[in-house]
Amino acid sequence: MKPTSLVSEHDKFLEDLSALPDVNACIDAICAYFKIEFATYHLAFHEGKAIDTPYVKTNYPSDWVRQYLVMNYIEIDPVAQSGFARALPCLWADLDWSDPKSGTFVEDAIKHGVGGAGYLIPVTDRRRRRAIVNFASPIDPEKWATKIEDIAVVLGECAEILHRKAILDLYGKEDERPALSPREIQCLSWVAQGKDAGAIAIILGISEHTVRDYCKSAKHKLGCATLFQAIHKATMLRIIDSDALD
Amino acid sequence: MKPTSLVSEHDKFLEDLSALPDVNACIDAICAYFKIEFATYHLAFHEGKAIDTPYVKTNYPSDWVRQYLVMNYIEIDPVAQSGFARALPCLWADLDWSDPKSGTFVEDAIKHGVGGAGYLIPVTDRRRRRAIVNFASPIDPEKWATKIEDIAVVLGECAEILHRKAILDLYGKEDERPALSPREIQCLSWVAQGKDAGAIAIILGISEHTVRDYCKSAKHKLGCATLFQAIHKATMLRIIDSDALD
DNA sequence: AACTGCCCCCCTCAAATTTGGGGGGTTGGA
DNA sequence: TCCAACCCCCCAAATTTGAGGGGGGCAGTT
Repeated sequence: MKPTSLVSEHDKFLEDLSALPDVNACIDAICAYFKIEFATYHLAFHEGKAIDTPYVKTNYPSDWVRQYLVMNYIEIDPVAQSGFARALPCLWADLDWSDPKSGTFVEDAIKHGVGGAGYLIPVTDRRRRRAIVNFASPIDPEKWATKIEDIAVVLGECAEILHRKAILDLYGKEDERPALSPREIQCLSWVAQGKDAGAIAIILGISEHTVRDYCKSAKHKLGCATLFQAIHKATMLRIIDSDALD
Repeated sequence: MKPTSLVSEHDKFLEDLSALPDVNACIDAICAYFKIEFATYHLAFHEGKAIDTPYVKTNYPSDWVRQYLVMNYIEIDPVAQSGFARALPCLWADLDWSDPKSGTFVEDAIKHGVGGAGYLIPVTDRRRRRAIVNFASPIDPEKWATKIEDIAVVLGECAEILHRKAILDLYGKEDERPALSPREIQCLSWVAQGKDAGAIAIILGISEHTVRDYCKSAKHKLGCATLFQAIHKATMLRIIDSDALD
């Protein structure tokens, strides 16, 4: 397998894709090009708002989108649940569907005509934003697997492009979200868990001074007057959370 | 007008409503009883999750629900925007529809067959959770206004019941969300804005000691080891935010 | 090859602030 | 009556803050 050659085979397409105006257009283009039924882009959060609104772009049929929302299926959908937790793409078939709740979810999906095979691509950018991109078709999982194998790398590129388009759509040209270093995020996260500098130093195996220094620089990067404000802001921006601890 | 007599007129209905198993059943029952086309319950946030998921229960048609989600209409829908900001119920007609964005939103709503008159009821509970309940019908706004006038109080009760059902659905019997006092929330919010105790004392017109005491008790109520952790937790639970400042 | 920026890591010191523990009190609602 | 919210105070110990000072390494640019 030569990923690079596979990509270059579709270079022209990716270029065209990047030129499209919005996420919806990209979704349609990808589906048409690869002859895939459904594609969805789903950004985990939409920071700083008082009202939770997922940023979702999809070409799934209305009935299913409505049902998914109203039934709060995101809570039990293994694709979404593990998609936002894992780092590497995978076939839906390779996920864990053993939970009985997944069963009712799948039944309902089939009832809505959207059962079948799928491919999940998690996206994480340098600013700790998380999204998932899903491709799905109502075809035989075996055939789907071989089809995907050939284009997995290109689909990965497509996912990146979708994400960039979404961020552009949401925040415009300049993306002001501060990029903290991994250590800064770790220290801030531990502080938010109620640990003091001494404890964090032991946990991370570094000096207490260094822990303080990371908190300081994180505070400055976030443009905050106090560390309290930095914790608040970083929490709202979802830069720190319990799984950033280690 | 005698609100109490109006309520008692529908006492039996409200009792039956409380006995229903879930939010969806309540929505259907309310619509049937009052001959209203559409009803929606929308909880602003769904705390502590890494993925933003609105808690929405509605009997709106699928096409419209999908469109609303995919177009991110929540951002421009005056009903949702002012609903989560205001405290008192009002007719949709009395909202501010002057923004040109509202125009395209309304057009699209009409295209989806859901234009018409509506009544918005904001819900805020003691634990600072916010929700909106909306009732809508494709009838003449004048007629709608007189119809609502008669049942406004009962609809308010219905909204309360819907909210209780939703909270029960989400968190089960015991609702562990800590209830901070208004002063505690204020102090915590100001701390999260980067103010120190001295500045907050001046802002709120109380002693510096008192500010500290509020932070202390808030920290204890939230079950946190440090104030940093309290700020983090309160931010995640959406107990503190910029409009809790005054 | 030099430079710049960032990440990573460590340290000092004095001043300011927070913490945890106590002690008061009033008021209004269940 | 009790409880919670609201308000005020003290103190010693611990901690954080702000301002400096170091160091090495890696990646991209000029």
